[in-house]
Amino acid sequence: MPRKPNHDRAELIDRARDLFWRQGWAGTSLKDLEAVLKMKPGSFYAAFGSKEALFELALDKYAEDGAGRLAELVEAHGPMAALKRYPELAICRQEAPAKACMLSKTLLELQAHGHPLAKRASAHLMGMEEQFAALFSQMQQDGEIAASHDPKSLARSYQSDLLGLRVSAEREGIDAHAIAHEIAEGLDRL
Amino acid sequence: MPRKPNHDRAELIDRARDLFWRQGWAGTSLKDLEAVLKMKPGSFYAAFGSKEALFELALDKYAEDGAGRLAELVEAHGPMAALKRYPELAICRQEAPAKACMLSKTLLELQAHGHPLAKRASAHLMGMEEQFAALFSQMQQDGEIAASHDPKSLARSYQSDLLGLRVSAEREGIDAHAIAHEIAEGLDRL
DNA sequence: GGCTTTCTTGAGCGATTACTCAAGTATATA
DNA sequence: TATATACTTGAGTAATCGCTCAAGAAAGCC
Repeated sequence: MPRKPNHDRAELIDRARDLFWRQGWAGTSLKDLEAVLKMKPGSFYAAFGSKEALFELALDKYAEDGAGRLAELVEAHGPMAALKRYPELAICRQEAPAKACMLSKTLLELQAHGHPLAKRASAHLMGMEEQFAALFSQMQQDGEIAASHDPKSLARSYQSDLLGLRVSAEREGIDAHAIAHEIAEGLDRL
Repeated sequence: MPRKPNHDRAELIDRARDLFWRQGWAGTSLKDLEAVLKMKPGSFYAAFGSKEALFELALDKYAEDGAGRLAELVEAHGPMAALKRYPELAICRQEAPAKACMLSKTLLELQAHGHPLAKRASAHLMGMEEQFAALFSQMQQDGEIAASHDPKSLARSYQSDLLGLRVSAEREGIDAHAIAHEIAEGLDRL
Protein backbone atom coordinates (compact mmCIF):
# COMPACT_ATOMS: atom_id res chain seq x y z
CA MET A 1 0.00 0.00 0.00
CA PRO A 2 2.90 2.42 0.58
CA ARG A 3 4.60 4.73 -1.77
CA LYS A 4 8.37 4.34 -1.76
CA PRO A 5 10.62 7.30 -1.07
CA ASN A 6 12.09 9.22 -3.98
CA HIS A 7 15.59 9.26 -2.57
CA ASP A 8 18.19 6.85 -1.27
CA ARG A 9 18.59 7.68 2.40
CA ALA A 10 22.25 6.63 2.62
CA GLU A 11 23.20 8.83 -0.29
CA LEU A 12 21.25 11.75 1.19
CA ILE A 13 23.29 11.41 4.36
CA ASP A 14 26.50 11.31 2.34
CA ARG A 15 25.60 14.50 0.51
CA ALA A 16 24.61 16.17 3.75
CA ARG A 17 27.88 15.07 5.34
CA ASP A 18 29.86 16.65 2.51
CA LEU A 19 27.98 19.91 2.83
CA PHE A 20 28.24 20.06 6.62
CA TRP A 21 31.90 19.05 6.46
CA ARG A 22 32.66 21.88 4.09
CA GLN A 23 30.50 24.64 5.51
CA GLY A 24 30.13 23.70 9.15
CA TRP A 25 27.04 23.80 11.33
CA ALA A 26 26.00 27.46 11.25
CA GLY A 27 27.45 27.90 7.76
CA THR A 28 24.94 25.43 6.35
CA SER A 29 21.37 26.65 6.11
CA LEU A 30 18.27 24.61 5.45
CA LYS A 31 18.10 26.25 2.05
CA ASP A 32 21.55 24.85 1.28
CA LEU A 33 20.45 21.40 2.38
CA GLU A 34 17.21 21.58 0.41
CA ALA A 35 19.17 22.47 -2.70
CA VAL A 36 21.78 19.72 -2.33
CA LEU A 37 19.34 17.03 -1.23
CA LYS A 38 16.66 18.21 -3.65
CA MET A 39 14.07 18.00 -0.92
CA LYS A 40 11.39 20.44 0.16
CA PRO A 41 11.15 21.30 3.89
CA GLY A 42 8.29 18.89 4.47
CA SER A 43 10.15 15.90 3.08
CA PHE A 44 13.28 16.90 4.88
CA TYR A 45 11.66 17.00 8.29
CA ALA A 46 9.66 13.84 7.65
CA ALA A 47 12.91 12.05 6.79
CA PHE A 48 15.32 13.43 9.37
CA GLY A 49 13.39 15.30 12.05
CA SER A 50 15.72 18.25 12.31
CA LYS A 51 18.90 19.84 11.02
CA GLU A 52 20.65 18.68 14.18
CA ALA A 53 19.53 15.06 13.75
CA LEU A 54 20.86 15.01 10.20
CA PHE A 55 24.15 16.55 11.28
CA GLU A 56 24.48 13.78 13.84
CA LEU A 57 23.92 11.15 11.19
CA ALA A 58 26.46 12.89 8.96
CA LEU A 59 29.02 13.09 11.76
CA ASP A 60 28.62 9.41 12.58
CA LYS A 61 28.98 8.51 8.92
CA TYR A 62 32.11 10.62 8.68
CA ALA A 63 33.69 8.87 11.66
CA GLU A 64 32.65 5.46 10.43
CA ASP A 65 34.14 6.01 6.98
CA GLY A 66 37.39 7.33 8.41
CA ALA A 67 37.76 4.33 10.68
CA GLY A 68 36.92 2.08 7.75
CA ARG A 69 39.63 3.60 5.55
CA LEU A 70 42.23 3.09 8.27
CA ALA A 71 41.11 -0.50 8.85
CA GLU A 72 41.46 -1.19 5.13
CA LEU A 73 44.98 0.21 5.14
CA VAL A 74 45.87 -1.97 8.12
CA GLU A 75 44.49 -5.08 6.50
CA ALA A 76 46.37 -4.37 3.29
CA HIS A 77 49.74 -3.20 4.61
CA GLY A 78 49.89 -3.81 8.37
CA PRO A 79 49.75 -1.30 11.23
CA MET A 80 53.04 0.55 10.68
CA ALA A 81 52.59 1.12 6.95
CA ALA A 82 48.95 2.07 7.55
CA LEU A 83 49.82 4.77 10.06
CA LYS A 84 52.52 6.01 7.73
CA ARG A 85 50.17 6.30 4.78
CA TYR A 86 47.13 7.60 6.64
CA PRO A 87 48.22 11.28 6.96
CA GLU A 88 48.85 11.63 3.24
CA LEU A 89 45.58 9.84 2.50
CA ALA A 90 43.71 12.25 4.77
CA ILE A 91 44.72 15.29 2.76
CA CYS A 92 45.09 14.01 -0.80
CA ARG A 93 41.55 12.86 -1.57
CA GLN A 94 40.32 15.13 -4.35
CA GLU A 95 36.68 14.29 -3.85
CA ALA A 96 36.76 15.34 -0.21
CA PRO A 97 34.85 18.57 0.45
CA ALA A 98 37.57 19.89 2.78
CA LYS A 99 41.04 19.04 3.95
CA ALA A 100 40.40 19.69 7.63
CA CYS A 101 38.78 17.06 9.80
CA MET A 102 35.02 17.40 10.21
CA LEU A 103 35.26 16.27 13.81
CA SER A 104 37.71 19.01 14.77
CA LYS A 105 35.79 21.62 12.80
CA THR A 106 32.62 20.68 14.65
CA LEU A 107 34.41 20.66 17.98
CA LEU A 108 35.94 24.09 17.45
CA GLU A 109 32.70 25.63 16.21
CA LEU A 110 30.27 24.29 18.79
CA GLN A 111 32.29 23.55 21.90
CA ALA A 112 31.87 27.04 23.37
CA HIS A 113 28.07 26.77 23.36
CA GLY A 114 28.16 23.34 24.96
CA HIS A 115 26.34 21.94 21.95
CA PRO A 116 25.67 18.18 22.04
CA LEU A 117 27.20 17.81 18.60
CA ALA A 118 30.53 19.06 19.96
CA LYS A 119 30.51 16.32 22.57
CA ARG A 120 29.68 13.78 19.91
CA ALA A 121 32.57 14.99 17.75
CA SER A 122 34.83 14.81 20.79
CA ALA A 123 33.75 11.24 21.43
CA HIS A 124 34.48 10.26 17.84
CA LEU A 125 37.95 11.81 18.12
CA MET A 126 38.52 9.71 21.20
CA GLY A 127 37.37 6.65 19.29
CA MET A 128 39.91 7.37 16.56
CA GLU A 129 42.61 7.77 19.16
CA GLU A 130 41.78 4.39 20.66
CA GLN A 131 42.04 2.88 17.20
CA PHE A 132 45.50 4.42 16.85
CA ALA A 133 46.50 3.21 20.32
CA ALA A 134 45.46 -0.34 19.47
CA LEU A 135 47.67 -0.22 16.39
CA PHE A 136 50.66 1.10 18.32
CA SER A 137 50.07 -1.61 20.89
CA GLN A 138 50.02 -4.26 18.21
CA MET A 139 53.23 -2.86 16.73
CA GLN A 140 54.88 -3.28 20.10
CA GLN A 141 53.75 -6.88 20.34
CA ASP A 142 55.13 -7.47 16.86
CA GLY A 143 58.42 -5.87 17.90
CA GLU A 144 58.14 -3.15 15.26
CA ILE A 145 58.59 -0.32 17.77
CA ALA A 146 60.19 -0.10 21.20
CA ALA A 147 58.08 -1.50 24.01
CA SER A 148 59.08 1.39 26.27
CA HIS A 149 56.52 3.81 24.84
CA ASP A 150 52.99 4.20 26.12
CA PRO A 151 50.65 3.36 23.23
CA LYS A 152 48.12 5.89 24.46
CA SER A 153 50.74 8.63 24.47
CA LEU A 154 51.83 7.70 20.98
CA ALA A 155 48.23 7.77 19.82
CA ARG A 156 47.64 11.16 21.43
CA SER A 157 50.67 12.65 19.67
CA TYR A 158 49.81 11.05 16.37
CA GLN A 159 46.27 12.37 16.58
CA SER A 160 47.55 15.85 17.38
CA ASP A 161 49.98 15.74 14.45
CA LEU A 162 47.16 14.62 12.21
CA LEU A 163 44.84 17.42 13.33
CA GLY A 164 47.60 19.97 12.81
CA LEU A 165 48.33 18.61 9.37
CA ARG A 166 44.71 18.85 8.35
CA VAL A 167 44.34 22.41 9.58
CA SER A 168 47.53 23.31 7.73
CA ALA A 169 46.23 21.63 4.58
CA GLU A 170 43.27 23.99 4.67
CA ARG A 171 45.60 26.98 4.37
CA GLU A 172 46.61 28.36 1.02
CA GLY A 173 50.22 28.23 -0.05
CA ILE A 174 51.19 25.44 2.35
CA ASP A 175 52.85 22.23 1.17
CA ALA A 176 50.85 19.86 3.36
CA HIS A 177 52.36 16.80 1.69
CA ALA A 178 55.72 17.73 3.19
CA ILE A 179 54.15 17.79 6.64
CA ALA A 180 52.45 14.44 6.02
CA HIS A 181 55.80 13.05 4.96
CA GLU A 182 57.41 14.23 8.18
CA ILE A 183 54.70 12.61 10.29
CA ALA A 184 55.35 9.33 8.50
CA GLU A 185 59.10 9.71 8.99
CA GLY A 186 58.57 10.42 12.68
CA LEU A 187 57.16 6.93 13.12
CA ASP A 188 60.54 5.49 12.13
CA ARG A 189 62.13 6.98 15.22
CA LEU A 190 60.01 4.94 17.64
CA MET B 1 32.29 71.08 22.37
CA PRO B 2 32.17 67.30 22.13
CA ARG B 3 30.98 64.74 24.58
CA LYS B 4 33.61 62.09 25.23
CA PRO B 5 32.81 58.42 24.62
CA ASN B 6 31.67 56.31 27.56
CA HIS B 7 33.99 53.43 26.71
CA ASP B 8 37.67 52.80 26.07
CA ARG B 9 37.91 51.66 22.47
CA ALA B 10 40.97 49.43 22.99
CA GLU B 11 39.28 47.58 25.81
CA LEU B 12 36.11 47.18 23.79
CA ILE B 13 38.13 45.52 21.05
CA ASP B 14 39.79 43.23 23.60
CA ARG B 15 36.44 42.15 24.97
CA ALA B 16 35.11 41.60 21.46
CA ARG B 17 38.22 39.57 20.59
CA ASP B 18 37.67 37.30 23.56
CA LEU B 19 34.05 36.74 22.65
CA PHE B 20 34.75 36.11 18.95
CA TRP B 21 37.70 33.90 19.85
CA ARG B 22 35.52 31.75 22.07
CA GLN B 23 32.32 31.62 20.04
CA GLY B 24 33.46 32.14 16.48
CA TRP B 25 31.92 34.34 13.82
CA ALA B 26 28.43 32.92 13.40
CA GLY B 27 28.33 31.81 17.01
CA THR B 28 28.53 35.41 18.17
CA SER B 29 25.38 37.48 17.68
CA LEU B 30 25.04 41.20 17.99
CA LYS B 31 23.04 40.62 21.14
CA ASP B 32 26.07 38.84 22.61
CA LEU B 33 28.30 41.73 21.64
CA GLU B 34 25.87 44.33 22.99
CA ALA B 35 25.82 42.48 26.31
CA VAL B 36 29.59 42.12 26.62
CA LEU B 37 30.42 45.61 25.36
CA LYS B 38 27.47 47.18 27.15
CA MET B 39 26.58 49.09 24.04
CA LYS B 40 23.24 49.60 22.30
CA PRO B 41 23.07 48.95 18.56
CA GLY B 42 23.36 52.63 17.69
CA SER B 43 26.56 53.14 19.65
CA PHE B 44 27.97 49.90 18.33
CA TYR B 45 27.50 50.85 14.69
CA ALA B 46 28.68 54.39 15.26
CA ALA B 47 31.87 53.04 16.82
CA PHE B 48 32.69 50.08 14.58
CA GLY B 49 30.54 50.20 11.45
CA SER B 50 29.66 46.52 11.33
CA LYS B 51 30.10 43.18 13.02
CA GLU B 52 32.61 42.27 10.33
CA ALA B 53 34.70 45.40 10.86
CA LEU B 54 34.92 44.70 14.58
CA PHE B 55 35.86 41.09 13.97
CA GLU B 56 38.66 42.30 11.76
CA LEU B 57 39.94 44.61 14.48
CA ALA B 58 39.70 41.73 16.96
CA LEU B 59 41.57 39.36 14.65
CA ASP B 60 44.35 41.87 14.10
CA LYS B 61 44.63 42.46 17.81
CA TYR B 62 44.81 38.73 18.42
CA ALA B 63 47.63 38.30 15.93
CA GLU B 64 49.47 41.34 17.24
CA ASP B 65 49.32 40.13 20.85
CA GLY B 66 50.48 36.64 19.89
CA ALA B 67 53.45 38.00 17.99
CA GLY B 68 54.20 40.29 20.92
CA ARG B 69 54.23 37.43 23.41
CA LEU B 70 56.65 35.48 21.24
CA ALA B 71 58.90 38.50 20.79
CA GLU B 72 59.00 38.97 24.55
CA LEU B 73 60.01 35.35 25.03
CA VAL B 74 62.77 35.73 22.46
CA GLU B 75 64.09 38.87 24.07
CA ALA B 76 64.10 37.24 27.50
CA HIS B 77 65.43 33.78 26.68
CA GLY B 78 66.67 33.71 23.09
CA PRO B 79 65.10 32.02 20.03
CA MET B 80 65.52 28.36 21.00
CA ALA B 81 64.15 28.67 24.52
CA ALA B 82 61.36 30.90 23.23
CA LEU B 83 60.18 28.33 20.68
CA LYS B 84 60.43 25.65 23.33
CA ARG B 85 58.27 27.56 25.78
CA TYR B 86 55.77 28.99 23.32
CA PRO B 87 53.60 25.84 22.89
CA GLU B 88 53.06 25.46 26.63
CA LEU B 89 52.38 29.17 26.92
CA ALA B 90 49.76 28.96 24.16
CA ILE B 91 47.63 26.46 26.05
CA CYS B 92 48.24 27.27 29.71
CA ARG B 93 46.89 30.81 29.94
CA GLN B 94 43.90 30.60 32.24
CA GLU B 95 42.46 33.93 31.21
CA ALA B 96 42.34 32.93 27.55
CA PRO B 97 38.77 32.40 26.28
CA ALA B 98 39.77 29.27 24.36
CA LYS B 99 42.71 26.94 23.91
CA ALA B 100 42.48 26.72 20.13
CA CYS B 101 43.94 29.43 17.94
CA MET B 102 41.50 32.13 16.87
CA LEU B 103 43.17 32.32 13.45
CA SER B 104 42.64 28.65 12.71
CA LYS B 105 39.11 28.71 14.09
CA THR B 106 38.28 31.62 11.80
CA LEU B 107 39.94 29.93 8.84
CA LEU B 108 38.08 26.67 9.35
CA GLU B 109 34.73 28.36 9.86
CA LEU B 110 34.78 30.87 7.02
CA GLN B 111 37.12 29.47 4.37
CA ALA B 112 34.39 27.53 2.55
CA HIS B 113 32.32 30.67 1.92
CA GLY B 114 35.34 32.57 0.65
CA HIS B 115 34.83 35.11 3.41
CA PRO B 116 37.39 37.96 3.52
CA LEU B 117 37.99 37.28 7.22
CA ALA B 118 39.23 33.79 6.36
CA LYS B 119 41.84 35.27 4.04
CA ARG B 120 42.86 37.71 6.71
CA ALA B 121 43.25 34.88 9.23
CA SER B 122 45.27 32.97 6.67
CA ALA B 123 47.54 35.96 6.15
CA HIS B 124 48.11 36.31 9.88
CA LEU B 125 49.01 32.61 10.10
CA MET B 126 51.54 33.18 7.35
CA GLY B 127 52.92 36.13 9.28
CA MET B 128 53.39 33.93 12.33
CA GLU B 129 55.14 31.35 10.24
CA GLU B 130 57.57 33.94 8.91
CA GLN B 131 58.29 34.98 12.47
CA PHE B 132 59.09 31.35 13.29
CA ALA B 133 61.24 31.00 10.18
CA ALA B 134 63.26 34.07 11.12
CA LEU B 135 63.94 32.54 14.53
CA PHE B 136 65.03 29.21 13.04
CA SER B 137 67.23 31.12 10.65
CA GLN B 138 68.82 33.02 13.48
CA MET B 139 69.37 29.78 15.39
CA GLN B 140 71.27 28.43 12.41
CA GLN B 141 73.48 31.51 12.28
CA ASP B 142 74.12 31.08 15.99
CA GLY B 143 75.04 27.45 15.42
CA GLU B 144 72.26 26.23 17.71
CA ILE B 145 70.76 23.92 15.10
CA ALA B 146 72.14 22.22 12.00
CA ALA B 147 72.47 24.48 8.98
CA SER B 148 71.21 21.73 6.70
CA HIS B 149 67.52 22.39 7.45
CA ASP B 150 65.35 24.80 5.54
CA PRO B 151 64.11 27.40 8.04
CA LYS B 152 60.84 27.72 6.17
CA SER B 153 60.25 23.97 6.39
CA LEU B 154 61.02 24.01 10.08
CA ALA B 155 58.62 26.89 10.58
CA ARG B 156 55.89 25.11 8.61
CA SER B 157 56.21 21.99 10.74
CA TYR B 158 56.40 23.93 13.96
CA GLN B 159 53.28 25.88 13.02
CA SER B 160 51.46 22.66 12.17
CA ASP B 161 52.48 21.08 15.47
CA LEU B 162 51.27 24.16 17.28
CA LEU B 163 47.91 24.16 15.52
CA GLY B 164 47.46 20.46 16.29
CA LEU B 165 48.37 21.03 19.91
CA ARG B 166 45.83 23.80 20.27
CA VAL B 167 43.03 21.81 18.68
CA SER B 168 43.92 18.91 20.98
CA ALA B 169 43.90 21.23 23.97
CA GLU B 170 40.30 22.09 23.17
CA ARG B 171 39.31 18.44 23.62
CA GLU B 172 38.22 17.07 26.96
CA GLY B 173 40.30 14.41 28.64
CA ILE B 174 43.47 15.17 26.70
CA ASP B 175 46.77 15.96 28.41
CA ALA B 176 47.84 18.79 26.15
CA HIS B 177 50.84 19.64 28.30
CA ALA B 178 52.37 16.32 27.34
CA ILE B 179 51.99 17.22 23.67
CA ALA B 180 53.50 20.66 24.27
CA HIS B 181 56.40 18.98 26.02
CA GLU B 182 56.99 16.72 23.04
CA ILE B 183 57.01 19.65 20.63
CA ALA B 184 59.65 21.33 22.79
CA GLU B 185 61.67 18.11 22.93
CA GLY B 186 61.45 17.76 19.17
CA LEU B 187 63.42 20.98 18.79
CA ASP B 188 66.40 19.31 20.47
CA ARG B 189 66.71 16.89 17.59
CA LEU B 190 67.47 19.60 15.01
C1' DG C 1 -11.35 1.56 -10.65
C1' DG C 2 -11.62 2.69 -5.69
C1' DC C 3 -9.18 2.82 -1.18
C1' DT C 4 -5.47 3.24 1.84
C1' DT C 5 -1.06 4.59 2.92
C1' DT C 6 3.05 7.01 2.38
C1' DC C 7 5.67 10.62 0.49
C1' DT C 8 6.01 15.34 -1.54
C1' DT C 9 4.80 20.02 -1.87
C1' DG C 10 5.31 24.97 -0.70
C1' DA C 11 3.11 28.75 1.55
C1' DG C 12 3.82 30.49 5.74
C1' DC C 13 4.89 30.40 10.99
C1' DG C 14 7.34 32.87 14.93
C1' DA C 15 11.98 33.84 16.19
C1' DT C 16 16.27 35.74 15.29
C1' DT C 17 19.59 37.99 12.31
C1' DA C 18 22.51 42.26 11.28
C1' DC C 19 21.54 46.81 11.07
C1' DT C 20 19.17 51.92 10.89
C1' DC C 21 17.70 56.28 12.46
C1' DA C 22 15.12 59.83 14.70
C1' DA C 23 15.02 61.41 19.20
C1' DG C 24 17.18 62.23 23.59
C1' DT C 25 21.22 63.20 26.70
C1' DA C 26 25.49 64.83 28.25
C1' DT C 27 29.59 67.75 27.71
C1' DA C 28 32.71 71.37 26.15
C1' DT C 29 33.02 76.02 24.34
C1' DA C 30 31.29 80.72 23.93
C1' DT D 1 23.62 80.19 30.77
C1' DA D 2 22.99 79.19 25.93
C1' DT D 3 24.52 76.65 21.99
C1' DA D 4 26.85 73.38 19.38
C1' DT D 5 28.66 68.88 19.14
C1' DA D 6 29.28 64.54 20.15
C1' DC D 7 27.52 60.26 21.92
C1' DT D 8 23.66 57.11 23.55
C1' DT D 9 19.26 55.16 23.19
C1' DG D 10 15.92 51.53 21.70
C1' DA D 11 12.03 50.80 18.81
C1' DG D 12 11.88 49.19 14.42
C1' DT D 13 13.61 47.59 9.54
C1' DA D 14 13.86 43.76 5.94
C1' DA D 15 15.81 39.44 5.49
C1' DT D 16 16.79 35.04 6.92
C1' DC D 17 16.61 31.34 10.29
C1' DG D 18 14.79 26.45 11.45
C1' DC D 19 10.56 24.45 11.10
C1' DT D 20 5.15 23.18 10.52
C1' DC D 21 1.17 21.49 8.34
C1' DA D 22 -2.76 21.07 5.39
C1' DA D 23 -3.29 19.70 0.82
C1' DG D 24 -1.98 17.01 -3.21
C1' DA D 25 0.38 13.24 -5.75
C1' DA D 26 1.94 8.56 -6.35
C1' DA D 27 2.20 3.65 -5.41
C1' DG D 28 0.45 -1.03 -3.49
C1' DC D 29 -3.81 -3.84 -2.28
C1' DC D 30 -8.64 -4.97 -2.93
